[in-house]
Amino acid sequence: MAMDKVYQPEKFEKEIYRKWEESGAFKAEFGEKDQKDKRGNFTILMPPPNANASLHAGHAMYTVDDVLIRWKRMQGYSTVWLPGMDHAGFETQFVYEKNLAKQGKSRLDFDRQTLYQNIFQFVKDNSGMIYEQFKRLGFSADWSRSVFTLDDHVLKQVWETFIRMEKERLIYKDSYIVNFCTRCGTSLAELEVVHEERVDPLYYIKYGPFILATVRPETKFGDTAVAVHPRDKRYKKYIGQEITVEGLIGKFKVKVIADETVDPRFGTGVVKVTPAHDPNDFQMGLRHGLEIKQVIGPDGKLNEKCGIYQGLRVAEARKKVADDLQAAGLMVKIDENYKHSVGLCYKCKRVLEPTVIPNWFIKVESLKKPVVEAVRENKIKFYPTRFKKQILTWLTMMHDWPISRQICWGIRIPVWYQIGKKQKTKNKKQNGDIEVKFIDKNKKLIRGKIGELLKDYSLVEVKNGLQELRAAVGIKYTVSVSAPGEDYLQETDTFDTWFSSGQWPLVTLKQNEFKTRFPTDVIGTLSDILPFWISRMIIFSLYLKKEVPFRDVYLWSMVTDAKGVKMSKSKGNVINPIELVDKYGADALRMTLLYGVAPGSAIPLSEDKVRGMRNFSNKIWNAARYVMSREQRSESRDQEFLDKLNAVIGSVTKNLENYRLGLAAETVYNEFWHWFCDEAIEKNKTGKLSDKAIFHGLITFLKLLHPFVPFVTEAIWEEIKDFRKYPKQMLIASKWPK
RNA sequence: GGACCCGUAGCGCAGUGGUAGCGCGUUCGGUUCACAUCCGAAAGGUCAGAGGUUCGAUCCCUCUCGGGUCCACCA
Repeated sequence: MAMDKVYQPEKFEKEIYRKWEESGAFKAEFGEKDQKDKRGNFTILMPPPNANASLHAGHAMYTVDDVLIRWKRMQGYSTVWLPGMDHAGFETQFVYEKNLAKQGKSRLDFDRQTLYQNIFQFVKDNSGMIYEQFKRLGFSADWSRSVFTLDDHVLKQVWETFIRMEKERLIYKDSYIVNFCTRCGTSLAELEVVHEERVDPLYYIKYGPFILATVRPETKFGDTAVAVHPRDKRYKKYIGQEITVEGLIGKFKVKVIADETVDPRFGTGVVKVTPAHDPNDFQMGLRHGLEIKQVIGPDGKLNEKCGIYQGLRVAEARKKVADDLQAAGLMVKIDENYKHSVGLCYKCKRVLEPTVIPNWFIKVESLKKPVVEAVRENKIKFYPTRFKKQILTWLTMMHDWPISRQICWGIRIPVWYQIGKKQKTKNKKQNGDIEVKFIDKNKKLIRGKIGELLKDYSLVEVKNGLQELRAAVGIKYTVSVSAPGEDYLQETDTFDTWFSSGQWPLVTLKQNEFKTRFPTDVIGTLSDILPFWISRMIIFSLYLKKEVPFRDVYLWSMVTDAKGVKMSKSKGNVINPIELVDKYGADALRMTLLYGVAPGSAIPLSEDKVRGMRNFSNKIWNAARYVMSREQRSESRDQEFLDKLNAVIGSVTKNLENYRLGLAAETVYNEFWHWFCDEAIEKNKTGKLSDKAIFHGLITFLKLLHPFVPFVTEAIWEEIKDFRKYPKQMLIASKWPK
């Protein structure tokens, strides 16, 4: 077949990909059968994309994994790259709810079971595309082994882990102040909170004998103390006393406590303490045994304890309370320019309401110890190395991990509460006090304490329509995968999605592969999920397998636009990688993301660069056309040429070994174009270099180039097969030059 | 407040203890002979600034300035 003058990727890519897949080259067994050249195993886990996502520029960086797996495959390793998808609990539910909102609906329009089914369907409808897109980029993963984080065996693993941890007393339930998003209806982990600087009024209000400064007058109804610094002379005489405060809904009494954390220089040096709605106050409450008086509900509205303010949203309530304080002469002054930072939901960007709710926690102290050791001793290496320090810092600061989420899309926590029977505990908390929301047979949402509800409804009816269950700390529970008996209700909280994806290395390998492929070799991912994901995978792996999950971690920061600005829909600078593939070919895009990029850095993606790299594909194509037009008769040795070629092989290999993919790509690019084409081929034209030499050079370069630009090199390889009847195998299966 | 990163050609970025590189762009010249998605040539940089280590620093160290990221705290 005559080669076109210009390389046209779209003519080759799909067919080549099909042949690769058909050849079985993506499977682990492919390398195993070649015993003679067996160098061992090489395994990469693909970070599972969110099941709801379609491909974005960040995913295109999986090219890094593909380069490594192709290179190792050519080196004779039994390689496998294991793909999967993450149900991505909160993320996915958020995306789904946004879709609902477009139709003028919300999650509250559906019962739990229907909502779950709908999201499942939504995920199913949206998840097919991304693998097809990965294939467009040439990714050589073993798709037949894809794992979804809601697969049965994953659920089993996740439940077993929880049960084991519970048995070993690593799990506890606690009423804890969490960052609660009233919009999304769930608590968020510390890591998921975004802090933002805001300017808000700081109100100076009369408070019994004091004047104190607060930005949150509306939480006044939940105050259970007033605090001053223990050595503050101004207020010393009040410490320990009870004061009477003239409030908007009547007088109330609170105790004056002394606490070191109060800054005497802030405001007036007096702080109102609201343990139920402020993290610091909560801590103070623990220290001083204060009552936790919740005045804002999970719906973000003030509750029945707030008198005439009941039912108002926080922002409205603040305004009204401030106005009323003013009217009542209780407002001393307002500082309108007070700057402070507030915690926002990382998804919906609304202000979070610190709320005390029962949550499940993992004690991390003992779990993180071996992780710190393993990282310190370089049992896991980070590329670039600075992330070692970063993860160690994070681990030191890491505190107990809240693993429960109040959303339906996820893996339900395997905890059960026995209902009906009176518990034989001395504890005041009875199972009858469990608060439930359920839909009765008339489709009406009923809420209340289960003990009360059972007077009017059967347990079966509650069980069938159960929406939400909130069991206070201290209520007896049983941990079990399935219902321990007829009269049990299951916890409605689901696991934080990182609880399941943290066990990714343990659910992707087959049982017999743990002997031969564990720890896996390398994992490549975005550096911003280092604490969320990488650290948790190490924790789970060391806990359950006494072994690190991978040896090397390769990180990049993000794919940006040409100007180095993070891509986002709102900025309108999002580039769809598939469009670039359509236009310039997969090789061009891959090379763009690799060439001259240092590990850990941001990766600017500009169409100009892609175009330049498209030209490179064409250059390779045309060099091959030239080489195949020669007679191939001469026999000179051309030692100098061979020496230089060996130097290139050595340099590319060395750079790959050190995860310097950017340099490897740059080297092979420059040497091919500016040495092999510009010098060697030109010499051949004038008869100073043999045809045999440049043919050998072409073959070698095609191999060196293949991991980076697999399509064009494979396309040329096919032409060479016709030309010489020389290589029998496809390029993907040929041997890396030495 | 703490940590980390970056500052190299017009723009975007590599890189190295010993005459400074790539992509895109610019200027000039070149098309029957692999490729105009090309070739040849050229212009363009006191490698942010100051100090130190060194025979020698763009590279290592300290400080300053400028840009960014992450974490913590904020009644």
